[in-house]
Amino acid sequence: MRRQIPDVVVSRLPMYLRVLALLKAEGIDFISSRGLGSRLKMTPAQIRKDLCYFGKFGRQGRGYNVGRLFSELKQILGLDKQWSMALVGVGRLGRAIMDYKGFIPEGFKLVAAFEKDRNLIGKKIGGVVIEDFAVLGKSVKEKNVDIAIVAVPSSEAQNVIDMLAQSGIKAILNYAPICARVPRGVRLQGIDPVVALQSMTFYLTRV
Amino acid sequence: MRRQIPDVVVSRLPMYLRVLALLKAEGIDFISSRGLGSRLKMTPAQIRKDLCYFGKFGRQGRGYNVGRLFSELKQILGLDKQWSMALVGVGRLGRAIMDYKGFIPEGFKLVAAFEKDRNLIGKKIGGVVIEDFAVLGKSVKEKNVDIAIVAVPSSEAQNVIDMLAQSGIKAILNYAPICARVPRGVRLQGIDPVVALQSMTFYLTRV
DNA sequence: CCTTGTGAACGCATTCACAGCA
DNA sequence: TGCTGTGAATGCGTTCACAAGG
Repeated sequence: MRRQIPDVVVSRLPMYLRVLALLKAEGIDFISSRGLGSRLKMTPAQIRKDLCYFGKFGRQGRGYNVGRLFSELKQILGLDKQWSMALVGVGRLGRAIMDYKGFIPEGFKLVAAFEKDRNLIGKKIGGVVIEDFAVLGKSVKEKNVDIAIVAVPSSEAQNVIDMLAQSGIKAILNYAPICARVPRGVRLQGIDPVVALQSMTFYLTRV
Repeated sequence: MRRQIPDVVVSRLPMYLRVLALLKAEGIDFISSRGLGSRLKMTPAQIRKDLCYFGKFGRQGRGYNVGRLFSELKQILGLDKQWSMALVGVGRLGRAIMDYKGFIPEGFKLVAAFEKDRNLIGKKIGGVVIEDFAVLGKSVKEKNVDIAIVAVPSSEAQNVIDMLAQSGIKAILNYAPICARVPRGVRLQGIDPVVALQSMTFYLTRV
């Protein structure tokens, strides 16, 4: 088995991918670690070190082939396949997520949505029929959902996350502003604008 | 001047605040670093160390007074005042942000919104009149905006961010999926569900 | 016994520096 | 010359361990 990769390295790969996609679009074929570094405000050494966890992708004197590195990173991140997602909670936020066009081009497809509110169940938004929250476990398995997005009120979020974990979901993107617990083996990513704001105000107050 | 605080410490304070608010609501008066740690999946030592950057808030044998620590952290983070925010880009995402109820209780108030699209300018959403993007610089100063939220398409995001920085904004929350550049002294926080998903798929592919 | 606060030790991520190659 | 890949060195955040106090 290959040497364990630090989480922080993995978390940087999507950014590399972003820049590489841009370079591709600009028609640039080769890029050095220095070139990548200047676009990402990182040191060239860090980029080389990060990439070297996964293999040798560069050529001395030339740099990295943009297209090649792009594909390699996509594969490393598991982005060479389609991922199926389920949304839990179709309130205001949930609907914005269902409408969001940014998932599809990256290979993430919403295949199910669940809601407790009887008035919403059965309605169709963006090609997905809203199902009763009660059938979550069964439906998630039938549809081979890989990733769940949680957009329910804070008070219900932990329960929903427990149910998702129990249904075999291994990756959860949580929009509820709580510090949730997950069993070992389940990845949880929180996404919370308020927390992001709250650490900026620290710096705003002491300039 | 007090010893420089690591960014990573500051970024954890909002989470402490979250848990403390919950404890307060539960009527718990004292909590030990171990108690906080178990709720946050952190070691007690780390919590004590983090807090000790800012002062001595605990009592031996007892732990921390929940209410006191809550207030202290709020003040440290600059959350004992109201912050004014401006939104740039009132598309689908922008509207969801304008509708979002989670900012107000935390002391963040949207006071302005800007849009390029003529059809939207002048309309009123949630008490805020949408202004012409062209008057951004002037309006942001008049309204003493502290923080900007960027919700424009990727292609325009860097330009918008440049304009905001030029208008004297020192903190920007960016929803556009780009790796933007800001001048020294401006804080930029990105918020991007796709990036969050893309690092989870790495782990999904190798279980 | 229970806690906190904190210097010291540790371990990990970043950076350095250079061999190897085009 | 330019650049990568990588062991070694550095630096920083986490954890340890304990004095001091309840």
